[in-house]
Amino acid sequence: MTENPSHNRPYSGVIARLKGAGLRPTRQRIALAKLLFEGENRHVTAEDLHGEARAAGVSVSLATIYNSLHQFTDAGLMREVVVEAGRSYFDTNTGDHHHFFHEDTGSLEDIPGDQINVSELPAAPAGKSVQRVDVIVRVSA
Amino acid sequence: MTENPSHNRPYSGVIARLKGAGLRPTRQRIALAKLLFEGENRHVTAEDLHGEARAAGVSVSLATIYNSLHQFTDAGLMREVVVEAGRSYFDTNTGDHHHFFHEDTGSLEDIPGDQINVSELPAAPAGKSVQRVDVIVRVSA
DNA sequence: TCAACAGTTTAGAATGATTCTAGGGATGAA
DNA sequence: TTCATCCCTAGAATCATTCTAAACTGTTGA
Repeated sequence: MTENPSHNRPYSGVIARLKGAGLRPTRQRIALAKLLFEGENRHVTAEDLHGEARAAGVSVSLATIYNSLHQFTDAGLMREVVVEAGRSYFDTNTGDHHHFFHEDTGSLEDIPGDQINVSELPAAPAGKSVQRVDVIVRVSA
Repeated sequence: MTENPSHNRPYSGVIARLKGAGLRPTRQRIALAKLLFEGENRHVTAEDLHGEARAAGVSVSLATIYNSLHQFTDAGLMREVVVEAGRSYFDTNTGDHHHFFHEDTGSLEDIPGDQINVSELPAAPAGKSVQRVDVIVRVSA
């Protein structure tokens, strides 16, 4: 079996990842994690992911999509990006980077961290610490 | 009458401002513009402003609050700041600046434009132009 | 001054995303 | 296998926001 390509042992990496995050590897979480973490980094909404799961033949309720997305985010496996009131994107790229937001299509595009430099940041207000700095470059035609 | 302080001729500046923006100076818009533009710069939600209007004895429907906020924003009198899914803030400061977002209280604080420097910004994707660059510094205790 | 049109406001319904609820199901330790 | 615990689910509920249709107001021109 050692010659099997990855699609023949589809669960290994994802299960380890879930366990490492302290999340029980349930059928639903495994399926969603596969969709999210195997392959390229992506930006998805809850509805997007719900549709993909259905398309992949996996039956998952929307409530579970929301739960999982938040659990993955809390566990540091993804992060939430807010660019438009009323809709949240979840980003599988947790590394140092920022975003272009295409106002006409509503889509996000990564900007690698080394392509943006934020300097002269003022100190956090007393007693507070900086959790994250988000840079959103809004573009349109 | 030339000695009257501004609270005795409360409408002059605000009416000119509305007319200049191509907006008919109606009773509601005048009242909201007074709350928003007289005094310090502020960050308000639609609900905030609705509450303030009521407290000031002005009867304005929530729909009109939303309409006005969007009209003021479209006219360049304010701008919208999105930091949390599900809630929009409107900012009366249209100048060059960014924001601290206090994750524990849900409030915004201005960072003057000269206290942040964003450099090495990549070019906008082909055919697109940059509308705005937002920097949000998320802080918490 | 006043009619009359266009722009505004409004209450309430509708929408859309997200969260909650309660009950049945799956998981993992022993 | 057992059982306590954690999960999942359908559907209801919630929240911010937008829409609708009808009533109202500001402005303009006679």
